[in-house]
Amino acid sequence: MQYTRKCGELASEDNDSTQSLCGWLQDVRNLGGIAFLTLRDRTGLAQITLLKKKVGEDNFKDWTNISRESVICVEGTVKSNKEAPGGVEILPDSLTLINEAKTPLPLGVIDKIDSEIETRLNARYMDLRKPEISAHFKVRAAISGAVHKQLRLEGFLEIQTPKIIASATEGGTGLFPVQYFDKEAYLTQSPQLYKQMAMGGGLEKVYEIGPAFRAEEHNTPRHLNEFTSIDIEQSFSDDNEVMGVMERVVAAAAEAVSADIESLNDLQTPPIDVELPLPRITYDEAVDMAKGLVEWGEDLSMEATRAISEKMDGFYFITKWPLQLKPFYIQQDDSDPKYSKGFDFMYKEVEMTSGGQRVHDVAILEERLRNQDLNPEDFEHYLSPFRYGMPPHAGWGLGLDRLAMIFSGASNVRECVLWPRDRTRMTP
RNA sequence: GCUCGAGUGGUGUAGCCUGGCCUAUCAUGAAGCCCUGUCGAGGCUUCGACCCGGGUUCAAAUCCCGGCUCGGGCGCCA
Repeated sequence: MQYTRKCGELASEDNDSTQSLCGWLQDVRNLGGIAFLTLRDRTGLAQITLLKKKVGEDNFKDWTNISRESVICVEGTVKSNKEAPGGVEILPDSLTLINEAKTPLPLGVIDKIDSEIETRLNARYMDLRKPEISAHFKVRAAISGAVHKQLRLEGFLEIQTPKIIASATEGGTGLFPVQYFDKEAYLTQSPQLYKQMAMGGGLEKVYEIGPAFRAEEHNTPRHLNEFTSIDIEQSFSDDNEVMGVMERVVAAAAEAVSADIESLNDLQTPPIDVELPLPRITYDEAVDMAKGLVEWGEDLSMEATRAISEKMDGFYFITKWPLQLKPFYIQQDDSDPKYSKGFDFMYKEVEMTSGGQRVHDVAILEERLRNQDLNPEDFEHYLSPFRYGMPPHAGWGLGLDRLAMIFSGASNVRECVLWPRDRTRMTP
């Protein structure tokens, strides 16, 4: 390492010792005979104090003329001083310009003027230098880490499934075609079918955190065309049990985020308490809450979920959806064939995901496919594992990006994705 | 796919409805100078912009048409 201390770690205990620091030159305040430079790295800020008499005229001039956001390293004596921010500063013997920043900057890191998100995403490398921006990714990493930990604790096996798939006959629309040598292939929308095949393979409890692609031309603060999906599938299980997994995963994520007080402070957002069990309302109850905005049998519009969220604060499940609204692989409810064992997981008005117990009887699957005007023969790769001993199973998929958005208090999912892919953006 | 809105220096904006005093506002920034305790440092000087193309008009940042780019709402989202 080229440094002996991180900027945020410099402490009065280091008084009189020689230390070196590396980072970005955030600011220069030149008062004539004395100058104060602010050095920043991921851990925080440190003040470099230059005395003209001590460093000499030439060094003083050179070092105070380095452009903001250049990368520098300094070595010098640490001094406790109550007038310095944080009570310590470093008086350098040497200062090395490692990489000079061009001027003007594409956006200001510490300026009082906030840039628009478009400008910021175009210069994300600069945007990320602001602690209140990088905090989103610390929160996201805390969530991701907690999810891995919780699922492993519960005995889930991490898997990776293909992202290039051969056919668009899985039932969904909006797939991105890709050229696969001399054939047309697609980017996957979801690991759904592969998770189920893993159940056929006897892996029993699996999870994957990976990319998914949707070729939908939506333009909202919640949608991206490439997103990260947290998916689980569990054998010998039902919709209720996997809802239990979901709430424990979300609670673990909430706890991990709450522990990162520094990031929450940077984001100026409060921690979200998740108290288990999370409320569960049925689709019928949801329709009642929607104040006539939806008819029974219709999907819940944004308008409807907004009305529902007036009564349902925070996270909750909507269960017992009409079978007609759920895909062919979701199981029918035992007590009433009108309903399904599918559920949605919500945060206020935002749909986080859907999940449910799956059909494991191949005859029913074939019938359901035909009912939806799909040809079972086109699904043979998918159906085949169901003919040789498929356990009952249930699962869900949850958008990591949306979860990060909620926990970091962001109003736009793009804030929580380093280099988002939306309808118009493919670069950087 | 439907619909609404927006494009002004490096960044963020004012001005547009009600065309002319716009040689375009303010802030931030950049360049330079002064200053030994700054921490949003301060002071002085300077620099830099009306998305593109048509049209209306004596006159267009401003009104009209087209294009491009972007954003929002809805739809869609196994």
